[in-house]
Amino acid sequence: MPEGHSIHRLARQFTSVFAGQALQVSSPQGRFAAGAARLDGHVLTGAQAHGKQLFLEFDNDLFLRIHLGLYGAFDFGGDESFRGASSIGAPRRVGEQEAPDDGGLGTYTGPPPPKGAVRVRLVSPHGWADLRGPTACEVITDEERHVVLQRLGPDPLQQAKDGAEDFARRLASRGSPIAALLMNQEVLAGVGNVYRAEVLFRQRISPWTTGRSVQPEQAHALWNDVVDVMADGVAQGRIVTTLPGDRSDQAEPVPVSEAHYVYKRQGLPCRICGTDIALTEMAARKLYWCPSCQAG
DNA sequence: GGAAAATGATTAT
DNA sequence: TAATCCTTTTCCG
Repeated sequence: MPEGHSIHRLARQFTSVFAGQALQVSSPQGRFAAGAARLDGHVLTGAQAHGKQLFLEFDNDLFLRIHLGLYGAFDFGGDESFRGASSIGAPRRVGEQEAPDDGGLGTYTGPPPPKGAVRVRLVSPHGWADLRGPTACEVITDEERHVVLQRLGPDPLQQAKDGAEDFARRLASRGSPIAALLMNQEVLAGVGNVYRAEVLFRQRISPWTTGRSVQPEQAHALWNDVVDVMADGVAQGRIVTTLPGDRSDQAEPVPVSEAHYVYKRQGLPCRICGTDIALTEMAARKLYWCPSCQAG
């Protein structure tokens, strides 16, 4: 998943290619036919992300709420205005796919026949977007949207002024291990399994440290690091958490094998100390960490 | 062809 | 904690 950085990229993509235009909304798969009918023909007035939630706003005061879950993803295609990434969401191969180069010949004539289980298809005069595999895809009102937002912690990608303090407060009020709290969207909105492991390593924090025992300065530093690393994820369209000096290969773009400190590196030597990276389950998800650098 | 895995979250036991 | 949902890709036979 699409962790928070992907959702913010989606909001940006929808704003740039669809905002201000009337969209044909359909559900080729059929499972979202009723919802699609309520939006069909309306103008997309905006797109916002909060954590892993994506809201598409239409001119009839309704919102399309989308949560990609583990394997949801959007595919895009169209004319030259669609020249960015063509796929955003669950990694199909590695990171996002670059748009196929049609030479900018203005050959776009319309969306292709839907392939597979397309829950929603959005079509403008300039291009299309297909959504597959989301956990949530529903039409809601503004009040319902606020109910969703109220349950979320601060989003490091939204730059709220009191984000760090808010995060520190939410951490300090709980006794669970920090590696579980970072995945809890009521504590911090947008972090998933990759960022939680990588950020804890970058800050050299033991995954079993309880939220309560995290010092305010440490919580602050952690927040700032999450902001940095996720903002970079938005810019790059992929998660790269290693510092250049900690990579054994300086190639650009950063090879997948050099992008992380601990995520999916169990049994491999820690980039800092050489200790084997460990793997455990926490909160029903795989947790990767360095037993030495992150000793409790 | 089938199973397993994948950057998630809710609900039930 | 376990079961469940959603879909595609990868790996194995």
